[in-house]
This record gives sequence, structure tokens and C-alpha cells, in this order.
Amino acid sequence: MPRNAARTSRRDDSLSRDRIVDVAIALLDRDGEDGLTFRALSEELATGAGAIYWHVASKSELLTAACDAVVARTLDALAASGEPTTAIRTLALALFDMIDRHPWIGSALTQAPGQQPTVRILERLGQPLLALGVPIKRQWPTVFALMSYVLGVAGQNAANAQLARRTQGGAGRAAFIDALATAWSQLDPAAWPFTRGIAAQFRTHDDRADFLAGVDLILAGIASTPVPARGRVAR
Amino acid sequence: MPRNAARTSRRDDSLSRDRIVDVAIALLDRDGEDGLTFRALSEELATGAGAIYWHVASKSELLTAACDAVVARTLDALAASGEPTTAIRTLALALFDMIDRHPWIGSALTQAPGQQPTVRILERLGQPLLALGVPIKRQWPTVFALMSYVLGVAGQNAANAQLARRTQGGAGRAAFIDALATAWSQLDPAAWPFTRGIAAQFRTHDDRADFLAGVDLILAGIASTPVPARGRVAR
DNA sequence: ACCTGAACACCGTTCAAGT
DNA sequence: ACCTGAACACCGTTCAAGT
Repeated sequence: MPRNAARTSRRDDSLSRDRIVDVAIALLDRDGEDGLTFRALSEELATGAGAIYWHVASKSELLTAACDAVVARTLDALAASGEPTTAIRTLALALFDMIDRHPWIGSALTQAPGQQPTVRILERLGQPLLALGVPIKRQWPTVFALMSYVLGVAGQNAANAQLARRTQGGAGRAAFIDALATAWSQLDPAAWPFTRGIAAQFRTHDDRADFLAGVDLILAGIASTPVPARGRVAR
Repeated sequence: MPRNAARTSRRDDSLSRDRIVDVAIALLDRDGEDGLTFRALSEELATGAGAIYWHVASKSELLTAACDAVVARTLDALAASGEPTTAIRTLALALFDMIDRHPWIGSALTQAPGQQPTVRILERLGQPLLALGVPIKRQWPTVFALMSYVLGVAGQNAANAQLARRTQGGAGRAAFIDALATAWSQLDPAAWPFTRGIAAQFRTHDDRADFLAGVDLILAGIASTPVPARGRVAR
């Protein structure tokens, strides 16, 4: 789906920033973060490295641009639902799934704080907070907590999946979780009471459900925080 | 403070895994993530790259070892405080400050999920949850949410600080925040109502305080969640 | 204005050869 | 058992030279 491409020229194979970004996304999706290389890019685009540098300032700029393109598409595809709490949950899940599908986005977002992609997410997470009546003084800390949690968990989840794919022969995530759970279940309960205790629960946990449970935890915290909120948090 | 060093040999300059890790930490602290190089390491240790590879399997293993050493020291230095909520807040702040002092730890932790350093943190965050009476079925999702938030925010904060240090001539974090706040304040309120609205608050925000506010949000959520909790989260 | 592709200054990792 | 250091297969980025 060439959304922005082919504006001035009809030919699809002319070199343009949009086309470079699209190919970059394809490479990142196929070969992971290490797959984005100016040499691979040159080959795929049938040109030299210098040609790419004419359209793009650096690799990190290209990575941010690729990230922003995917984030923008994901948010655009998301209908604005009515109830604020539902809107936040839906948005959180959409971001989780987006990062699960494009694992490189997790670290790309971390490397570009305050840039376009982050601001897009901030805005969409923030609007429902206005509807919830979060007072002005608490708006920034609240979105920040929410966004940090969402991007932190989703990024960690994606990193896990990638590591599982690399370390195991192909047994993948299930085997990775199982190996960890087994290791934890064999820890000394005197030294590691908590980790030893959750090993069994961990073995059968559901990433997406736990992610959403954390979102609900934060939403519950927002709901239980008194509106004036000048001093410490109550309860 | 050579804690583990000089066990078998009295000489401090003999090549050992511990000494390699210590020098790696020093390089990471001084020159950032890119500063850890087998060439820089060789020079500092007055040896060849091959010698280091005899003690250490790969760069990523070395990074994880360096990360674990700092995490272990930080947690060891932390007295176990009584009240569970206080313990979690104290621990969270200690981790925040640790990552602020060693910014490379943020991404190192992400790259080694389920490894030693992560388990150490899991255990210490989890023990107070037992004291709070969080039921077994909710223990994993709850620590996971807490840990993801803490490491996510702290890592993001460190990445911000590093980026501010790189992009600005030396004006640093304050100028970086100011530039962002100014950019946000000039956004179109029709398209970016939320981001536009928080620009002023953002300009004068306090990273550490906001971080702690998020921890309190999650703690409030834990406190307000009913103990049985079989279905959806109430409220 | 836009593209080419060789060249530069780096990387992590390996490995024959030493002691 | 442990160390040396050259060599290998890569990187991102630059830049004279082309069209």
C-alpha cells in the first residue's frame, strides 16, 4: 500500500525518501535490527550508499523515520472509541501488538525520546485522560507513567521473543519460558523466596493478559487518586 | 573497591574475569555504550583481544556481566526497610538513581531478559508484595508491571539525558527540555490538544518526582484491587 | 540536482602461533 | 593453561567524480 509514494513521479522505482523508509521497514521486519544496513539497503534499492545519504542524514534518522511511519499507520487505523478507559485499553493493546509484530520498534522508540513517534503516542494516550478529568498538574506525570509502562512492557516482550528466537534452535518462546520457569523452580527458597514461589505461575502466564492487567493497575490507581492531590497519594 | 578481585593471586594486575568486568564498567561509565570496545579494553588491560576472549565468551556476555555486577552492588548496599510500600519506593528510587549514574544499564537490562540481573531485581521487588498479601495468582503480573515500569522509566530517563548531552553543545538536559516544551507549546491545539496543554507543566516537571508518582499510581492500584480478583479488575 | 562506488576509519571475532 | 596480534568479514559515513 504505497500511501505517500508516487506523488510527483508515476514510476514506483524512483529513489525517494518514502521508498527508502519503506524498504528499511521491510528489512527490519525480515532480518531484525541488525538487518538494516546501508549495504543491504543499497542492494535492495539497486543503488550506491551515497545515493541513500542524499535523501537521509544518518542511520539513526532513518530508523526514527521508519518507526514513525509504522506508528502513524497504526494510530490512523485505530478508531477513536468512546469510553476513556476502553480507549486507553484498546490503544495500549494496539501498541503492544504493533511492537510484537515489529520488534525493532521497541528500541527505536527508546532511542528517539520526544521525537515525532513518541509525541503521537503521548497525544493519543493523553486525550482520554482529559475525558477522565485528570487535573492539569497531574496530566504529565500520568501520561508519562502510562506511556512508560506500555512502551516498557511491549519493548521487553518483543526483546524476549527475539532472544528466544535466537538462543533456541527454533523451539521458540514456549521453550524459553519453560527453561526459565524450570530454572526458577530450582532456586533455593531461602535466598529467593519470591522468584521460587512464582515459578509455576510464570510457566503458564499469558503475556498479553498480564500486560493488560498492568494497564488496569495504573487505571485503578488513577481512579483511586483524589482529584485535588496536592500532597502524597492517599491510601 | 576491589570486592571480588585478588582471591587467588595477590597481584592486582593479573588478567581475570573480574578485572575485565571492572574495566568494562569503567569504560561504559566514561564513554557510554559505544565506549565498550575490545580494542579499548585491550589497551586498558595492556593485552590482546584474544586474551579477553579466553575469559569472556562475547561482548554481550560481558555487557550482561558488567550490568549484573553493578545491580548486585546496588542491591547489596540497600538496607531492607520494614514497611512494604516504603521498601518498594526506596528500591525503585535506588534503581532509578543507579541507571541515572550508569545510563548503559538501561539498555543492557533490556538485552538480557530473565538473566541474573533481572532476577535479582524481580526478587527484591517481589518480597514486599508478599508482605502486602498479593495473592499467588496475581504475583507475577504485579511484579512484572512494577518492574517494567521502573526499568522502562529509568531507562528512558537515562536515554533522554544521554541524547541531551549529545545533541546540545553542552547546555544539557535543561536546554533539551526547554526546546521540547517550546516546540509543544507551538503545536496546533486543534490537532494536538493534549500535548499542547501539558507543554507548560512539562517545562517545569521533575523527573524523579514524576517517576515516584508513577510508582505510587501502581501501588494505589494494587491496594485498590480486591483480594479474590478472579474476573476483571473492579471499578 | 541527483547518483556512483571506491575509500576511510572503524567494529566483533577468530586463530595460528607462541609461552 | 593462558596470552599475542595479525587477519577476516563486516560496519556507517564521506567524497571525488560522474550525469
